[in-house]
Amino acid sequence: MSDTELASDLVVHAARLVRAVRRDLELPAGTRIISLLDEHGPLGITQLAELDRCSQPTMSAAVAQLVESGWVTKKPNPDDARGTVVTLSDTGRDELRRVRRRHGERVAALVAQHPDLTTEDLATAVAVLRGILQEGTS
Amino acid sequence: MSDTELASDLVVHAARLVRAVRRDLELPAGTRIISLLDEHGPLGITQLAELDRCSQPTMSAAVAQLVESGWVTKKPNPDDARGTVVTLSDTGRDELRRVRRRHGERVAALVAQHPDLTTEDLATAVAVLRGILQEGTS
DNA sequence: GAGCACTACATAGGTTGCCTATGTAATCTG
DNA sequence: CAGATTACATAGGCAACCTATGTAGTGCTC
Repeated sequence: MSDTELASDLVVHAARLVRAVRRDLELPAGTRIISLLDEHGPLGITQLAELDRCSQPTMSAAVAQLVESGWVTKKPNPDDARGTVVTLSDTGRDELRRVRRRHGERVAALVAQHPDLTTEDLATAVAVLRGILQEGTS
Repeated sequence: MSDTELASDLVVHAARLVRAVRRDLELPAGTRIISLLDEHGPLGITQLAELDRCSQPTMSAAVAQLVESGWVTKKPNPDDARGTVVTLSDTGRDELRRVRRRHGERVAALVAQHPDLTTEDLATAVAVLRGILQEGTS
């Protein structure tokens, strides 16, 4: 199978996976954001939007929700009064742990059902997705 | 990294990829459906919903849209007057080809930017996603 | 062969997750 | 200091889902 065919299949299957997970486990948009904050530390709205590859207004709204949930805090940036610093709170970190465990257990169980899929394969899949998303502005 | 961590990352990154693709290339829900019809041949609404892991009403609406676009046809099932048979039309097959080429080229280009990602890695990623989704009712 | 449970699909109504367009305030730049 | 740029917020709208519920056809059971 060619690269283009594979790449196209990758997208369709990824879409299917996301909806399947969202369906019976919940996958709010906020999960992606707190995951970014966990990985990169405190960030501004625009930076978050770029990392998550969504529009700035979308990120504004998403962060507002997270603030309401108490998973992040939003403070004015001391070095630039226009900007904001979004920081992961302790409860946010807890939530991230919970979500990760839920998703992890579930998906890992499915992977385990397929003896031909190894941990290495899983790592490869993640690496591929991560690679594709990296600076993939092209 | 543990399996659960990897699995959780897989979900988050898949979500990010899907939105990124949807953003600058369009990834309508119909794409998944005509892709299923291409793979499995004519199917009923409920069967499609199960394969795509969405609810039946969602699939009803999606198929209605596809009918309007002319990419599929919907006929009553001769063996069961309650049922419907959804069939991929020629224009639908053309559309599928177009979409696949667009997505494929785009994502394949991104993959090509990362010399450490091989075609085999890509194939592995697809296999992982496909495996996870297979009968993943658990 | 009448009633009942079940199945396949449609409709209604609501939520979430995004987007573009646009406004506002703060910061840089000539 | 005027104008461009940057960081964010607001408004309005659309696509893709969902659950709950209705309806018609099927199959079983007695």
